[in-house]
Amino acid sequence: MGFQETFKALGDPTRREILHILRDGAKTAGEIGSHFSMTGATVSHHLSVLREAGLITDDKRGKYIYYELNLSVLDEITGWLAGLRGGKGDEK
Amino acid sequence: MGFQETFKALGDPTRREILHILRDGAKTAGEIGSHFSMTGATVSHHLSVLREAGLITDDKRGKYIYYELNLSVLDEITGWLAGLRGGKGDEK
DNA sequence: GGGATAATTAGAAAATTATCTAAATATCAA
DNA sequence: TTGATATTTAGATAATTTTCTAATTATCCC
Repeated sequence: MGFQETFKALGDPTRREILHILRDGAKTAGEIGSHFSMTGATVSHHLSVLREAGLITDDKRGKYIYYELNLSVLDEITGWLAGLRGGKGDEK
Repeated sequence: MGFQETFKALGDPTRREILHILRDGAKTAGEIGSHFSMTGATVSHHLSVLREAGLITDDKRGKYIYYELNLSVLDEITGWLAGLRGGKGDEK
């Protein structure tokens, strides 16, 4: 996890849409996949990229795996973007 | 220009560093390039990706091209990220 | 146990991207 | 005009990424 993986994860439209789908609460891989026309394997891949980037967490319950947004990593990204504004300063 | 190009542009570490370098004001392509070990042609390519993404603007003055951050596009990105928080709502 | 369902992993093909070298364009200055 | 400097564009190659199909793992239920 780190900026690199997170920014890269956000660079794909399918992954951004997944995050949007998770906006209002946890969903299973299957529910998420039903929003797309690609195969479940491909969706699973995107979910793993998002998980490795720290943008979502997974929670296995029986046959299902529930995915949920992890907002704290979004804070870091937002913070980085905000840091671009500072101006002349030399803050990290 | 649109989210896709902008997020993708932010997904590369060299490009994020360029934005960071431009934090405290406009710089020429050469000044920017001197921070990296890659060729000027490669830096030029990254600058054009950033420009097409709306993240920087260019201003040619004589022999030099000055690049400068465009903060308004960063606002759009930050806004999109913020929209992920809303919760149960169905707002765009 | 055996079959059905949910999801992932493995491996490969196709598309995209980052980088390089070489060549081109534009400007400045003698 | 000629040469030097700043930067981009063109074309090629290597690396990465997206997506697929097929196979695997895990769980549930009869």
